[in-house]
Amino acid sequence: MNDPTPHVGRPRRSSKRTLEEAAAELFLEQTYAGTTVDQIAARAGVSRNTFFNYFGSKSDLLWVDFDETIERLADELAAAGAEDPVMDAVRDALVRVATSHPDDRVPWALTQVDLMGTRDDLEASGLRRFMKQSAIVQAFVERRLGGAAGLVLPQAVAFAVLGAAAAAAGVWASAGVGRRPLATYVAEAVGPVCAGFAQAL
Amino acid sequence: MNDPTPHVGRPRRSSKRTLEEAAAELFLEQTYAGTTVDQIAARAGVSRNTFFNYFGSKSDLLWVDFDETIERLADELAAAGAEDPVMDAVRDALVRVATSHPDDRVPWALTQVDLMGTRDDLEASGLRRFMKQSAIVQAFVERRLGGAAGLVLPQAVAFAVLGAAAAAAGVWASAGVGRRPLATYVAEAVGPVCAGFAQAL
DNA sequence: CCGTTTATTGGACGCGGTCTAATAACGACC
DNA sequence: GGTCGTTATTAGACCGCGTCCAATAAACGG
Repeated sequence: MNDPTPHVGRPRRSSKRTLEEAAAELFLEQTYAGTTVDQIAARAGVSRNTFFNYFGSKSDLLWVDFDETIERLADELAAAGAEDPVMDAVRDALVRVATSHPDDRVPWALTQVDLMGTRDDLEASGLRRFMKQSAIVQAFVERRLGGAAGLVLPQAVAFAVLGAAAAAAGVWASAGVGRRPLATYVAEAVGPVCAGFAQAL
Repeated sequence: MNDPTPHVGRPRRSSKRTLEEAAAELFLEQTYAGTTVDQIAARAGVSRNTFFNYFGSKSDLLWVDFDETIERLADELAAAGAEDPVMDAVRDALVRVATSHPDDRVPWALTQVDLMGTRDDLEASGLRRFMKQSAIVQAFVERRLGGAAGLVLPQAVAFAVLGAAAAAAGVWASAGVGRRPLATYVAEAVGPVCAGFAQAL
């Protein structure tokens, strides 16, 4: 898909990982809200503008581990067998996505919630991701149900199911080292929602 | 609770309503993202700082009509009869809250979503409200369930139920003039979620 | 050595939001 | 009327995020 070496043009001096690590150190020292983009860039030995070449916004740093995982949802839904009931397909896709997430990668977004200051940016960036995935689930349900747009249920399914999944992720993240795998939390939370909608459809 | 006339100190020169109306005009002319706080304050004949005396942030303007409604959720939950099943109480409380919302008051947050520019601020402010109400629902469910029974479900109930309600509100808002009452959308969306969790509890 | 391509950089700008100190408009009290 | 306490408004400065643009640096192939 993308070559590791561009072969042309000036080589990159920095990398996403470098900036992530610099940010991680500063977040531990000063919390997320307490560190500026300038500080992150400075510690990474790079200009402030270069930071924005690698990350679209400061809050993207909160989701570095999670973004790759949630991007898989569309693929898992697309891979669902057409013979499965809709809600089963949605639930299984979410559980598979959760299974694919490495157990030791807990995004800052879910750990620094309780620490001071994070809330504003966190909630901004969080809902953006929520809405993006929600559109995918909604489209999937609408296609499977063959219904016209503007109906309540597909949108409700998307919001409710992802809400339950988000709750699961939050509990998983705050459960500490002794936590069970993320997928078990997700299954527990998403299962009842899907069962309820399966009855209603 | 609060006297209409403070009786003491300098009288207010402006009011929330004045600023709301100034903002509404500008939003129609320039969209939400295209208007600055300075412009709103200027049109209301008031200083920029005064705007922040009435609204905590620019994005609060997106929810002027909705904030009063969703603040009622805690009261409705508190008024729930102790003999009702938990999920019934949650669902009925949400439907009652939706019923209390005036039919002609559609918040900017739900109408200007599709218009250009709004998304960032909108999503930021939206999740803040979502989280606030979610904490209320979660506490209610935890109290009813007697606490320490696996932390996942109460949080999942809160997120899923409010997600469904948010979906209902979004569909209601975009349904145009011929829409049914908000409460019917909410009941349709929230019902299956509550039924599913009622089975699981 | 010369173009091309890409990464990096500095500088400026706009905007939202916070803070502080000063001032203005009221009622109450003497 | 004058003074005090209270509250609203205001100007001013400040910070940080995010965007934009023009300039430069580092690689490549010719």
